[in-house]
Amino acid sequence: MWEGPSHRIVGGVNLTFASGASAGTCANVRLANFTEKYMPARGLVNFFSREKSVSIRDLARHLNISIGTVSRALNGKSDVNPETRQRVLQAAKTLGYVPNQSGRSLRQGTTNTIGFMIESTVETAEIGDSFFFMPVFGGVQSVFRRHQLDLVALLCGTDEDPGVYLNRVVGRRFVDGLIISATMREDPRIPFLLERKIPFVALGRSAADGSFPWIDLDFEGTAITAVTRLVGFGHKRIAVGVPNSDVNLGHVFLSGYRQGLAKGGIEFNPDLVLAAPSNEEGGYQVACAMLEQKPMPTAVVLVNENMAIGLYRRFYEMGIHPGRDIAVIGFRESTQSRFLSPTLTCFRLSLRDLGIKLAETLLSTMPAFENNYPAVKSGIIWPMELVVGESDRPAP
Amino acid sequence: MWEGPSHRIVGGVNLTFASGASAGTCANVRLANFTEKYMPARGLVNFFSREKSVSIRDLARHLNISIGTVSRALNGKSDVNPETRQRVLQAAKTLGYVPNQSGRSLRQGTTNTIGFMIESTVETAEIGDSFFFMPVFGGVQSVFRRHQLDLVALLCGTDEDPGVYLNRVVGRRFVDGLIISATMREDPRIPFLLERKIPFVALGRSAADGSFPWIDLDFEGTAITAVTRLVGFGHKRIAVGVPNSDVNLGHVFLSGYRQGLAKGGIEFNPDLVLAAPSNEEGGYQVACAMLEQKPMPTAVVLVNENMAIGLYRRFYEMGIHPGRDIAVIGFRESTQSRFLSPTLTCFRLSLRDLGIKLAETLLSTMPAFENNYPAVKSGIIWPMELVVGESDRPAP
DNA sequence: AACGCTTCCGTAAACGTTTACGATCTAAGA
DNA sequence: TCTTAGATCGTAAACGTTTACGGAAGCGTT
Repeated sequence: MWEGPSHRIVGGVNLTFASGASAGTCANVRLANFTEKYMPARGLVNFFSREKSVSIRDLARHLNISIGTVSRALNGKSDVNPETRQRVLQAAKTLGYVPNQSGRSLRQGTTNTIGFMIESTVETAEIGDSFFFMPVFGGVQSVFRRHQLDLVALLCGTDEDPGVYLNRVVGRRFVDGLIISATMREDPRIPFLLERKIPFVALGRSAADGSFPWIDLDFEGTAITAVTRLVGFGHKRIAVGVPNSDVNLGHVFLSGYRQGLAKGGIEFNPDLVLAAPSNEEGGYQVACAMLEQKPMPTAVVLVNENMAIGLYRRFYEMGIHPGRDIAVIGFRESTQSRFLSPTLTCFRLSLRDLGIKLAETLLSTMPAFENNYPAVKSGIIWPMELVVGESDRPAP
Repeated sequence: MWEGPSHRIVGGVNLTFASGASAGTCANVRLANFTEKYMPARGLVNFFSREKSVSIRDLARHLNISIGTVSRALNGKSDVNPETRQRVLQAAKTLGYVPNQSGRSLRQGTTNTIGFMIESTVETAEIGDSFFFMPVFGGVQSVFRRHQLDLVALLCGTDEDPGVYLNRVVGRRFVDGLIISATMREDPRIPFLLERKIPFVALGRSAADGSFPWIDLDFEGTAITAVTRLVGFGHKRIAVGVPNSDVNLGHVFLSGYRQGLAKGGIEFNPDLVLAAPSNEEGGYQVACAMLEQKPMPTAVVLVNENMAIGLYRRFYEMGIHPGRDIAVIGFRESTQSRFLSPTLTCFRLSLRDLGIKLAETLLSTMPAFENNYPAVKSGIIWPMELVVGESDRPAP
């Protein structure tokens, strides 16, 4: 249960700092000269030139054994004398050997790298929030590291077509598997990846949710819970703020909203469905739309916690206080939602555990790890827990 | 100049959605069965198996020419008949050829990939905010794409040592160059990368700011401007919220703060330097510390806009209104700072341009691109522009 | 006719690794 | 002593690409 922000006091701390720094302005780009120590005459050009690194062949020469044996020793194969294996490992450490991934990939057709595609479009900015992604990423990484798999985040720029981007990533054999996010209702990435037989798991389902592995937050269940709670408070006119893109979670959230209304015996009113970008700007727009309705809705559920900031703002401008004059339930608990005034009633989940489950699901679809992880036969809906804040209240 | 949030109205939109979806609870993980269509009997295991792709050799066989010619044709070398080149390109397109990066990397010792290391520690969460990183990333990517370079984000999990992580990344020849961020005052990554001759550029300088290429936001200039503005308003007791980690921007910011005070003829008081995590929680702690001071400071400058949310919260709890009872200047303009109440007085910069400059600086240090970009001989301090909000005010 | 130059293309080596196959040696069993 | 099995290791091919080198053909000049 929610316990309010921590009250730990931090005393003044006198940090050391560089004294005598030059006074600055912020009008122009100011330049601080490099020391000449590391700099050739013409700048940094040609400064960085990779030197040849120690290869498996160097180890072999150094130990007077064949490169095959060295490779087997390093890879833990059985047919190598324990004593030689020790010598190889020792030499590898002292000579600073680190395997060349290109050579390895070329030979065995695998890259030991997993890609986590993160969308950065405006519409899905709520997913692009790193306060969401960082813990998820950490959970994913903790699993992959146990299997010597590297994880990279692939961010498709807004000025590049996501399809072209995905095509290049998988075409170049850049990754062995993919985690994709911000799944659209009709998502061309799904059939694309299925056809190419690229192992993947989606964070979010699409309309075709039976044909591929996915994990989705429980947007439906939370919407039902939120609406039911508001109905229990006596609210009759409950608005809902959903993304104005085709991202599937919007549809799922809306479905839960309708189910919640039906459960409470309240008729669905399309005018109360407000679609907007799922960020602060969108929340502001949702509030504007609510203010135009007559009579104004007495409550609103938001698909995204960032929207709450913009919504709060618009209502404050009009002298309307959320939590006093109107009830607001947001979606996800975050540092933001905890420190807003009023604090946001929303839903809690373990992002790190979500990441771990994503990784395990992906591994269970990859042939090389089939025996380590049980096959997942169904999409997973990730549960969330209600966190009561100050922003929702009984109807007047 | 700041013009207030947009007032565009969004009408109600009736989204289509899947009817007849099963009612849900959020108590347990609920499962939706996959269709059997794509599923083998034992789940997804062995479902994904990569088929052999078309190689340069297949193209050669198909056209009855040598693989050398095919390679030259594809790479735009001069010694190939324009007519043959056309045939090769046509065949590549129809057969769906896409070059194997491992083979290419192995041969030419370069990966055509740049890594953008993003720290995800708690202390540097402000930098981990994707509303900061996404536009920067987009700018970087737009430059690299022109040179056929791929960009990946490397996020070191909190449970892995950053040094070990960096060592593996560069050791495996995973990237040709690196962008690192959240530079520490004494940052071991700098000498490490310098010694290995890995091309890199740092977002943020370290104490040794003369020996490597970097771009840093103008934390010094903005702190001076902020303090000078507050002094001009008649404030005498001005607190400052800085990160409680060794990230260098904290030292730079504090230096600017002191310069601003000196410029205004106000004596520096160590008790007014409040170190805290640079997020909402930290802002809350800063407010707590301010409340304990007698007399309480009448103004505060924050190194980070997320802190403002927590600081606002604590003051609201005490019935103190920022912008009315106390003056607040935050650091960076963002969607958050624009929609807070009161809106935050802060500083604006073009994140996308920053990304472009980062990319160009990195390229200028890489031998392969020396002729495309002029050598950068100095660290760059990125200018920012004051955005006046509602949160700062004259002293009482 | 001899020569040089240009254009175009084929040959083959090389990048660093893994792995199938076979060779060698030792020890045990007949 | 001969055979067999196991342990250990070397050999060499293969992954897909780039590129130095040289050859062949065509053309113009002496």
